Formats: sequence, C-alpha cells, structure tokens
Amino acid sequence: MRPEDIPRIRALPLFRDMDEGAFAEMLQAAYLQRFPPQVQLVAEGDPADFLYIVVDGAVEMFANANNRETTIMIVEPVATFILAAVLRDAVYLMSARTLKPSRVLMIPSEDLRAAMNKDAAFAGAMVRELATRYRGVIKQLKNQKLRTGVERLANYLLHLRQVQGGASQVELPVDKRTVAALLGMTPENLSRAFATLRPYGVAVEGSSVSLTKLADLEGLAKPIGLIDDPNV
Amino acid sequence: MRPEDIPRIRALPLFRDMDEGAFAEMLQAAYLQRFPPQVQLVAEGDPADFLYIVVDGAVEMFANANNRETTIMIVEPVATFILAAVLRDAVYLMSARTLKPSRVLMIPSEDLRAAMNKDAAFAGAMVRELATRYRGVIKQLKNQKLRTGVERLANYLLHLRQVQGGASQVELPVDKRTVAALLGMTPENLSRAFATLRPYGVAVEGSSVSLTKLADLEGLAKPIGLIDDPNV
DNA sequence: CAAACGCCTTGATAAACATCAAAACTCGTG
DNA sequence: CACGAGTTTTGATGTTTATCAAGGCGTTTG
Repeated sequence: MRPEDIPRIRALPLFRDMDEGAFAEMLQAAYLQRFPPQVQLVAEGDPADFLYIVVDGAVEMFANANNRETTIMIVEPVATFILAAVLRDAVYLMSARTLKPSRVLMIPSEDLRAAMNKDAAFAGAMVRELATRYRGVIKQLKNQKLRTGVERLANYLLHLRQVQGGASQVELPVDKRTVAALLGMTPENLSRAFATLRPYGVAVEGSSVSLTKLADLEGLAKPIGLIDDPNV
Repeated sequence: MRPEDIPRIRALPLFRDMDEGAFAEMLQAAYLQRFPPQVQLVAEGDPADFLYIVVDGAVEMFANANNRETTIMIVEPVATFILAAVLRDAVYLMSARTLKPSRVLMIPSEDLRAAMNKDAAFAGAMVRELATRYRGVIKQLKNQKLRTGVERLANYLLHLRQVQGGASQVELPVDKRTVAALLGMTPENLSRAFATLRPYGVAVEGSSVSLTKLADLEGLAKPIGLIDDPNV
C-alpha cells in the first residue's frame, strides 16, 4: 500500500472517528490487491469474507436473474462496498467487477467486526454509514419506480453536472452499456433516450455530453431533493 | 400501553439485547397513539422527530414524485419504520399512512439516539438491523429491475404462501390497489397479471387467492434466494 | 330497497421499453 | 494504414405497461 493511501481511507466518514489503534490493527490484517479491468471480484451468493475498499479505479456492482443483468451502482475511490453483507456475515447480494485498472483493499470480515466490537465510536460511525446507504437505495428505488427511462437519464445528467463542478460539458464515467444498465434500460433504449433529449439541449459526442438549455432539461427532469440530493 | 405490548416490542431483534435500564428509560419517553385507517402519520420531507413502531394494525410506506405514487413497503406488527431517517437526523424519504385501525408507538429521536450512545449492545443490534434492511431494499431493487410485472406478482404470491404457512389458499393482506402499487404497477395491470397467471393455477376470489399447480407457478416465477428469501 | 359510492375488471388505445438485425462508428493492433 | 473486435446507433417489430373510458359488483346509506 502506498503511504498516501492511508490518510485517504482514514478520511472516510466511516473510519474518521475510529480509535487510532483499532484502525491500525484492522489495516494490518488487510490486503491490497491490483486488478486489471473487467475482473470479477465477488460473485453474488458467495459468503462475505471481506470488506472491499476501492482505492483507485472503479468497480461496478451488478446482479443477475432470469438471464437478465442489471447494474446496481458504481463505486468510485475512495469508498467501501458490500458492507452490509460483511456485517451480517451473509452471502453477497451483488457481484462486483472492475471497470478500470483498480487497486482494492480487502479487510477480512472478522477483523472488521472485531474492530467494531472494540471501538464504540466506530460502531456509531457504522450506524450512520448504513443509515446513509439505506437511504441511498430507497432513493434509487423511488427513482426506478416513479420515473420513466428518459426522466432517469435527464436526472442522471444533471447529477453528473453537479458532481463534476457544474460545467456545461459532462463526462460519462463509464461506457454507455453500463450507463444503460445503471439506469435500468437497454443500450438501444439509452441511445433513443439521448435522441429524445436533443430538443432539451443535450448533445452527445462519445463519452462527453453537453448540456445547453439547462432550464429546459430541468423542466423535463423535475429533480427533487428527496431522490436526487445526495446530502438529504 | 397495554402490559402485554412491552414484551412484544422487547422481543424484536433490535431491542432484544438492549440493556434493561436503557430500554425502560427509552419507553418512558415514548407515546402510544391510536389511529383510524387511512391516516397519514408522516409526510416525506418532514424532519424525523420520532421512530415509529407499529404495535397493532398495518402501515403503508409510500412516496410521491411527478404526480405518481408508489408503495415502498407495508409494515406489519411488531416492527419499526423510518429508522434510518431518525438515525441520520434527516428528513423522511417516505410518507406513512395507516391501512387499518392501528396502535403506534412513537419514540422521540433524541431518546433513541441517547439510548444508542449509552448502550453498546443496542448500537450493535442497530448495525445488524440496518444491514438487514439495507439488504431488503437491495432485493426490492433487484426485483424491480430484473423482473416483469407478472413475474413480480407470481413471486409475491409465493411469498405470501410462505409467510401464511404454506396452505394452497393465500390472503392478500391489503386491497388490490395497494398490492399493485407495492409491485410497481397500476391496478388495471395487476388485474391483467392475475388473468395471465390463471393458466398457472392462480384463481382469485376477492382478497383470497388459491394456488393450485404450484410447480407451474414456480416455473414462471423462478424465485431465487438472493431476492426472495428473507433470511438471506 | 334503490341510489350512490368505491373498488375492481374489461376493453380500446397509446406510450414505454425490449428484442432482433444490421449498419456505422471507435479504437487498438498487426 | 488497414483490419477486426467491440461498442453504439438506427430501423423494424413485438412485448410490456400505462392511460382513458366504461361497465360490473358488492357495500353502504338515505
């Protein structure tokens, strides 16, 4: 592990208030691994032996059923994934694969649980972390059940604009196939949804999308804090 | 509060391992309220001042956007709702209304958080509870994104059969309008989905549904543990 | 008991979304 | 630079789902 990685992990809300000794001890037990793109890290149904932390690169969480596949979320550095499975000592509900060359820290489940039992501040941070994530998934479910594909795309573009600093040009962080799966549609449909948004000032060129007519796009997207604001 | 209610609440996994004193103190601060059916208890967007526990009756959690409404879950006794909002001291992401005459215990948010900070066992139980619920929502999201309406209905019927003891006759716990919203479809569509399932041994009569040809129904539903097993 | 109401169903139609096929494009590689 | 593999787009078509309208059915109510 590079020395500069440690403070980046330590800075996560989950670990920030942790006891120094417990944090060091937990990291002692952890492995850092490098993976090329498109490597499957975990398979749904497997027992949750490790908590994963994406230190570099990007990881896609996805799930299969009925010969269909969908992307649940994309995890970008620095962030954890499959926390809930580890805490429950259960099997993973999602699979994970790298999208880019990635460095991933793996903390054995027992060591994580041990640290939590030892350190009350860490347990408190865990409660806040899980509550935040629970709300994130509820928002996703609302997004999926209450909006059409075009609306989800419009809101996703506005979201990208937000996190990328508000410029009129946004970059799709992953290929369109994956964006489509994330938004719960087929690639063909995503293509058509982009075409539908053209009159609303959306122009696609490869992975970069320019948003002129922001007001029009917002008019169609109708973003609301209770779905789209990550801080709510 | 009736004396027999207390052990029922105490028996919840969330409170089971709690310190006796902390539990009693928390209940001291709580209010028990009775509500007729169809009363809205909380509105999405309101600050989370209370943790709610359904002691009797049933409560529907729902959400609105774009003039559309969807049911997220139905809470039956004895169970808590809007735990995550309370822990985050945030606004509710969902609204709640009673479906039947209900008795509901309301625990002020500060008292809950105070109990959690005082009692490490309670904090641990909270972590497990939130992790379990997080996984529940992930399963719902997979159900929604990976299955058609007919498939969701088929699996829901199989789920009802399971929780109602495995008889060939199952009872819809709420009216069909609400079942439709829960499954992410319109009432008209639910009606047609039932018709589609007729060749699979599904016969509807009011709120009771008989499932002959279980094997056929399972063949269509293709239930999988990673979505449909509440214990996974 | 008849009217009125709410709920559910059915029918007709439209919108949203998926599938299959093929063409256009991108990009790394020989 | 041309090739080839993979991705994206476009077109044609079919399925799934929603919407609008009307009718049936049971329950409540005057």
